[in-house]
Amino acid sequence: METEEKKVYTIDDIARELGVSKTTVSRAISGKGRIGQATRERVLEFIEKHDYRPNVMAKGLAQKKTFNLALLLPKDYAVTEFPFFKDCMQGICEVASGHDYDVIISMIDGDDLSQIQRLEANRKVDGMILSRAVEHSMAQDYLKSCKEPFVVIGPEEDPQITYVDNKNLEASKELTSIMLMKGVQKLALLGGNQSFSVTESRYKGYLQAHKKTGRLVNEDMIFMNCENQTKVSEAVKQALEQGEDGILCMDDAICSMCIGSLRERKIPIPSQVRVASLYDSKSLEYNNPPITSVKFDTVRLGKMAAEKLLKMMGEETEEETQPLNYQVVLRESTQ
Amino acid sequence: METEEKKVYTIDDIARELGVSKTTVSRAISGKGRIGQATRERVLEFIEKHDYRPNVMAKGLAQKKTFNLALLLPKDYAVTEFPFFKDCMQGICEVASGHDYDVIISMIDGDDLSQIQRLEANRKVDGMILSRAVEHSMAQDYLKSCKEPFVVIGPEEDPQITYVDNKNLEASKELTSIMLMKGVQKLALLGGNQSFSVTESRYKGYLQAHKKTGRLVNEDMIFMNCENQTKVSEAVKQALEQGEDGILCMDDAICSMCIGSLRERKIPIPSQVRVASLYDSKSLEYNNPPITSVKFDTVRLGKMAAEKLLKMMGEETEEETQPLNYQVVLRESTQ
DNA sequence: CTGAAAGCGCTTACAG
DNA sequence: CTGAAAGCGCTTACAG
Repeated sequence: METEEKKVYTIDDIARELGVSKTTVSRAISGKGRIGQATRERVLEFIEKHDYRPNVMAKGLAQKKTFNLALLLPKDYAVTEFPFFKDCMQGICEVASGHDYDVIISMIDGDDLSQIQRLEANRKVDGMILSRAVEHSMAQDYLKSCKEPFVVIGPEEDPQITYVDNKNLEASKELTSIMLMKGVQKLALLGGNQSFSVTESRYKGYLQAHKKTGRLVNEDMIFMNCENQTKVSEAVKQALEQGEDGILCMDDAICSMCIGSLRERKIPIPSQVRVASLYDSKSLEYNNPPITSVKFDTVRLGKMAAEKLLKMMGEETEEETQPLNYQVVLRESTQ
Repeated sequence: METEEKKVYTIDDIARELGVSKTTVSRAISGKGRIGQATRERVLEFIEKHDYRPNVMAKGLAQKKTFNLALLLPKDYAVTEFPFFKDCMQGICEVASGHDYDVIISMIDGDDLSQIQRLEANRKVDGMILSRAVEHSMAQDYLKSCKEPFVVIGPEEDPQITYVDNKNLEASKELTSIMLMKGVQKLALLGGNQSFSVTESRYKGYLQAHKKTGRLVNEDMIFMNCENQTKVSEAVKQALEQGEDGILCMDDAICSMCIGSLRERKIPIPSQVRVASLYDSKSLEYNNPPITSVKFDTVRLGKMAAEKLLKMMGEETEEETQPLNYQVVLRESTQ
C-alpha cells in the first residue's frame, strides 16, 4: 500500500517486456497492418493490464497531426448569446473527445487576426470552427487563405465554405405566419444587433411571411439593435402607440426585456398584445404567461459542426444526414 | 503573383541553408546556451525573413511539455453563471497565449471523472484549472491524486491546494453592513444553489455582518436555492409578509427575478424595500432604479489562476502580488 | 506475419 | 563559441 510512482510505459518498454518489436506493438494498437491473432492479443492484454496509454503528442508528431481542433469564439458576445455558445461548445467537445480530439478555445476580438495567426503558426490544431459568422468578417477570408480546414457556425453565402446553421429564416417565417394567421393585425419586430447574420436571417423570415400572406410591412414596425432595456422600452412604447397587437422578439433576452416593459405598462399578454420569441429559454417557458417561442437543438448544431470538420480532416465519422431542425412551441402568450 | 505554396521550414532547412548545425539554430532561437553574437544575428535574421515558426508539438516532445493547459468547466452551470465563466475564460486565455500556451476546454459532468481521466491519460496538458469548486467535489480529490499541477477557482479549505477566489465573503459582509447601517431593519437573503461554495461564502458574510452589529438573524429571513422565478416569487412574497424592508440577492440573475417580482406586486424600490445584489451585471446597472451591487474583476481572477498555474509548472511569470479586490457600487436601489 | 531502420522536428548533454 | 549524436515516443515504408 505504498504510494509508489506508477511507471508510465512507452511502446519501447512493452516491446522489450514482450520480446517483440515496437512495430508489432504499434500495429496491435492501431489495428493497421497485418499482425498475428495471437501476438495481437498478447499485446492488447499487456496494455490493458498495465493501463498503457500511447503518448498522443508523439503519435501526432509521427503522423503530422495534432489531435486538436480550435473553437474560435468572439470575445465580445452579449449575455443574450451565452446559452447558444455554451451549447455549441458542449456539442463540439462531445464529438471531438469521441474521436480522441481535444478542443482549444481562442477568443478573437473583432477583426484582430492575431490569435488565429498564432494558432496557425504554432500548428497546434488540425482544423478550426469559427462560431458566429459576423457579416463581412475578416476571419473567414483569412481562414480561406490558409490551408487549414474549417467550418463556420452561422449562415454563409460563400459556396466554397462549409457551414452549419440553425434554420433561423425558416423558423422566423413559420412563427410569423402563425401569428398572422392567428389574427395579429400589426406585428412589430424587435431585432438584435444588425451586424450579425442571424439578425438578417430572422428579419428575412419575417418579411417573407408577410409577403406570402399578402400583408404589408411598414418601416415603423421594425425596431433593430434592441440591445438594452432602454432601447427595448422605447420600441415597445412606440409600437403600442402605433397600435401594434403583436410583438415578435428575435431572442430570449430581448423578449425578457420586452415582457418587463409591457408589465410595467400593465399591458396584458396576450389579450392586448401577443408576444413571441425566436429563441427559447427557461425564463420564457416559466414566465407568466409562458411565452411562445422557437426551440433549436444547439448542442446538435455543435456536434454537426465538429463532425463536418473531422470529416474534412479525413477522420471517419458517420455524419448524421438528418438535417438540423427546430420546433415552434406555442404557449399562452399567443393564444 | 502565383499562389505558390510557401515552404514551411524546419530547423534542419535553416541549418543547411546557413551552413551551421541545428544545435546552433536551436540555441539562437531559444536563447539558451552560449552562441556568438554574429551567428545568432544571422540566424534570427533568416528566421525573420522567412517567417519561420518552430513546430510546437516537436518542441514539446523533446522537452516533455505540451504547452497546453486545461480549463475544466462544469457542464451544467446555470444561466446566472455565464458571465462569470466567460470572463474567467478570457483572463485565462490571455495569459496563456502570452506564454505561448493554449487552453483546452473540457466540460465535466458532476462527479463523472472520465473526461479528466482522458485528458490525463492522453497527456495533452501540463496543468489544469478547475473552475467552480463544488463542495466535496470528486474532481478535486482525483486531481490531488494525480501528479498534474492544478489550481482551483473558488474557495478552498484544503491548505495543500492552490486556489484563487473572489472575496465573496468580505464583499457580502461589507454590503450587508452598509445596508444595516443605512437603516434596514430586516434584511432578507435570497441565495443560490446551496451546494456551491460561493453560496456558503456569501451566506457567511451576511451572518458576520449581523453579528458585528449585534443584529439577530432569523431563520425565516434566509431563502436558499432560489433557482427559478417560482422560488424567487415565493421568497419575495414571504419576505414581504414578514415585513422585511431589505432584500439582498446573491447574484444578478436572482436579483433580476426579484425585481420582476417586486414590480409585479407594485412594491416601490427603494422606498418600501431596498434591494442589492452580490454580483453585478449590466441589467442591474441599467435597471430602473439602478441596483446597488458588488463588482468583481473576474477577468483578472482568470488571469491570476493561469499565472499561478504557470508558475507551478515552472514558467517564469511576474505574478501579480496585488490581491483580488471588489467594489461595492451604491446605486439608487438602496438610497 | 514480423522487425530493423529511418523519420516526424525539435532539445540537450557531451565533447571539442 | 560550435557541432555530432542521442533522444523524446511514436509511425511506416521496406525487406524478409
